[in-house]
Amino acid sequence: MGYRENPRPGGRSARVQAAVHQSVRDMLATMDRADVTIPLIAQRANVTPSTIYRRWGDLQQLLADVAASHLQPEGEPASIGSAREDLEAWVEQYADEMASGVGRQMLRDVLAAADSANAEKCGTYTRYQLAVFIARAEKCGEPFPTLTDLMDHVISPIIYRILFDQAPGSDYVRRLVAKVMPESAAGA
Amino acid sequence: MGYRENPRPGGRSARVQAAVHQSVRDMLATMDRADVTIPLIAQRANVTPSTIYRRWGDLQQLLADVAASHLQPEGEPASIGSAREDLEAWVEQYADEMASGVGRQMLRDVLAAADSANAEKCGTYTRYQLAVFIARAEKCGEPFPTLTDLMDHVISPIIYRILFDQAPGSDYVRRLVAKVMPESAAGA
DNA sequence: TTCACTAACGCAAATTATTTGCTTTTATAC
DNA sequence: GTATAAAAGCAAATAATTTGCGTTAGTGAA
Repeated sequence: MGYRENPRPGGRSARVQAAVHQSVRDMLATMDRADVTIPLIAQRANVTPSTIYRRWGDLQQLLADVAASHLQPEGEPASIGSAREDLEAWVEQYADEMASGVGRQMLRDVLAAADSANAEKCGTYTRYQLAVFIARAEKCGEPFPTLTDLMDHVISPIIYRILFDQAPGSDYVRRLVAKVMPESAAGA
Repeated sequence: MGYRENPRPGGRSARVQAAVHQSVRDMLATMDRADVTIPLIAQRANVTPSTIYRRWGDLQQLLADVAASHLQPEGEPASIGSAREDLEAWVEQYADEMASGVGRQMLRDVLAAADSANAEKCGTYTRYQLAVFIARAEKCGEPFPTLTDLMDHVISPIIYRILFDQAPGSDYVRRLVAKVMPESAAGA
């Protein structure tokens, strides 16, 4: 009677999920968000509205689900130079992505949903990515901030500004990273 | 044709706004949020639904409006001891309030709305409060963090955790404050 | 005061979204 | 194959939203 969290791949359920997600992404990309409704999503996905209602509950949950799956990182972050340089590049891209119209809206969607599971997922994704840099630095004996410091003093200010204030610029982001690096008094 | 942002006090429009806000607060306090609908709010406020639709647009906007007006600070923060002690007490209360079920929900409401005006209002409220502590410290010649540092390294981590993770405890909050205070290496 | 003006409200019909009971389909395990 | 159960489809019933139009109540000028 209940719906599975992760449908078996290849099954009908998975196909419906994919079609609905795709439909939502298409619509968000091409039309005003206020005009995105469940009946329309259903029509474009060749599915009945009741299927969507039963599976996701309401539009907010569906949007949160789509947003969270879009915010999920594809793979390991790129490794070009030192751990610090890699981190800097990654954070800058992260900030840009989240501050963009689409990213901002995805953050909203994820936070707006009644169920906070999707929001927590996003936090987990971010920590997971950052942990990669920490592991790399450790392997090279490079001094590096802790995960907590990165989350509290780099990620949090960026997200706060995006949500409650103005989008942060790249100078600002670099300063945040510089400040949190150990053994180097905010050089630059 | 358009609705005023701030209706003239005493007028009919102001009475309707007050009744609707009150109705929303009552309902949020006594029933499940999923059951709070515009027709119900309207009935309790002795107003027609169409009035609410025309004025606020949809439920999210209305909830955001109510939440923002509830998050608006009443007056100046309390002054008991040194600026640092006052700040510590204020931040701790701030964190508790925001992390509570009600506070968390208000944050969500404010962020979920299509219009970001209410979210920005909240950020402004917070900065305004913090500026009071800074002014006090300056007057006493007490060393004190800048507004930017407080927003980035105290407020942001607290809000981020509430939204994407677990509610922060009071130990954690005190550590954030200690860390941001100048001329004192995270004493505690 | 009175009067003209208009923003905001009320009412009700029309539209659209949501819920729900029941049936049918389709993976999966036996 | 066949049985089973999760998930989808369909359609009727309910509930929310939009909208056109008439009414009310503050406002400002005579």
